[in-house]
Amino acid sequence: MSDHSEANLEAQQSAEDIRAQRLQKSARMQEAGINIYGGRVEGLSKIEDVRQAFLALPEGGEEKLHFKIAGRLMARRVMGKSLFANLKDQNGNLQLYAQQNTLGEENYKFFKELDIGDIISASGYAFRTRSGELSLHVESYELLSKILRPLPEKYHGLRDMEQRYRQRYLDLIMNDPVRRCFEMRSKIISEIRRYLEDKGFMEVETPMMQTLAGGAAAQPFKTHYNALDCTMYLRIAPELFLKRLLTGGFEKIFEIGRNFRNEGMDRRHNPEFTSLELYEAYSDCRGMMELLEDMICHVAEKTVGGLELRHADDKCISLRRPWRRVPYQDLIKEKMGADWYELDLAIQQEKARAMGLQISADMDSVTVTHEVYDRRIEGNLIQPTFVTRLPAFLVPLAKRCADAPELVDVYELIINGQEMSPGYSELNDPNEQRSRFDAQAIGCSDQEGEVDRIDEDFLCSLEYAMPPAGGLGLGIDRLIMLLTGEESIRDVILFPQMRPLK
RNA sequence: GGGAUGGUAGCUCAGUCGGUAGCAGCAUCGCACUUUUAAUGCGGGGGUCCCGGGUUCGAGUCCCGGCCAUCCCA
Repeated sequence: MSDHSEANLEAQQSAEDIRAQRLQKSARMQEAGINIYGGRVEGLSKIEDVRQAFLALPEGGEEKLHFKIAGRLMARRVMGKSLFANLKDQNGNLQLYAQQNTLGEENYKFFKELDIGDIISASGYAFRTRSGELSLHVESYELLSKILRPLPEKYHGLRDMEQRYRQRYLDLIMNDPVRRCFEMRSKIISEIRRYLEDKGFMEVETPMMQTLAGGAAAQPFKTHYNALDCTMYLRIAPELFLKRLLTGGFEKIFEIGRNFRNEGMDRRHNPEFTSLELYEAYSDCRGMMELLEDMICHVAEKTVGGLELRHADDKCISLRRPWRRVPYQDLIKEKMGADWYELDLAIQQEKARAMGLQISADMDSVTVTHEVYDRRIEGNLIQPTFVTRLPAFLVPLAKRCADAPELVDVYELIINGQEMSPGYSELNDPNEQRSRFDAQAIGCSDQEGEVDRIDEDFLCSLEYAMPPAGGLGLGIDRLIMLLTGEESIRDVILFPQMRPLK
């Protein structure tokens, strides 16, 4: 212990040196017969429960309440022959008080040598300090896992966004709101499951690896399956498989799972994201609106505890029902004038350009109109809005409106300017489905030219008769952003995609 | 894809006009201290200034290229 190299090491303090120093410390402890990586611990209380139990004591109660708690040591204040420390478990933080008189000289000295970040258990009795803080007077303790690296700073925590995403465990240790956000995420998804099961829906799982990436228009990730020596795609949507299940006779089904899109990432997109997709036989688009409205309100009540959401910049979003339902064309007319659909293409183009949109001369009326919707209308729909009766070219998998064949019987739910959920009266006519696929070339697309392949088995399944049905998709990550008030999808995904470091 | 901003000690951050990097805070090491709580007091140590070029007597700072990130736009 007094040899020169170690004395030298103790004088050095870079992160690597601290690590080397702690490795030596660990080795010393192990030589002394101390297990620094302990195992199962019996008789633990949650820190939250300790607080509850103590508060429930009658005023001036004599009896000492004994507890054993475990967690990470987050701070330590040594004052000679006694010390204070903070122990943190998943939901709580409790001050520890250790005294040489109580622990004995040997054990007290060892406690002083614990490092911030060590995981320990501590037994003792609860009491209040002079300044009124509930604390645990430690009578015995055990080191359960030794930290070798220094934790980030205790006051400012870990701020660097890149490091927070790349080393999320440090973010979770240091930043309590982050941990709460992900607890909230878990709760939201549980509530969705519970709600749907209570309504008689059955959860199913369909392939994430597909030979054709169908059901949406997006670039897929491509991989190779050795055993079959064939190209596979990670799914961009589960839709075509879920509809096969409708044909198979399941009437109310849903799937919550990951989809993968080989496209850019930004504040609102991660290449892998979670969605809910749901189908109900003998329902339609309106049935889906009813269900979705009710489900989101239910989940918000259960998790946020209300229907009024307050985001940054004092932006308020009210989920109070009923939500606005408005046909696409009405929104366009609201913005562009009642006569928009009677105008010549050239005039429409000119009006769109006047709004600062980039409109080329070869864009047709439907495209120009949609450009206006996409860039000048959708982003301004902050309160929940079902946009209905969309142009058919946007949605090849939905039934046409009975009174307007150029429109489809669908909705797109917009909240906070973001597409939150599409819902359809599902197309179940195999002949029309084939011609719509042919027109849209949506069967499958891939960057290397293998485009426009159509999922023949899906069309085949339709020929065995799929019941009329309503279907909806819901972006779970976006719903969680909405309910937690997070502005970036990366803050609601535990391990967002990052560019690998060289 | 385009633009803006940033990368300095384990963490959070200063760094002026180009002149040896800050007695910086936390953390760490040593000493003192039995009710503190961003404990306190005293002392010590800790740096590939993201990477690679260039200009210069001299670059954390200026220029060019690259990497990574954040935000905005398409």
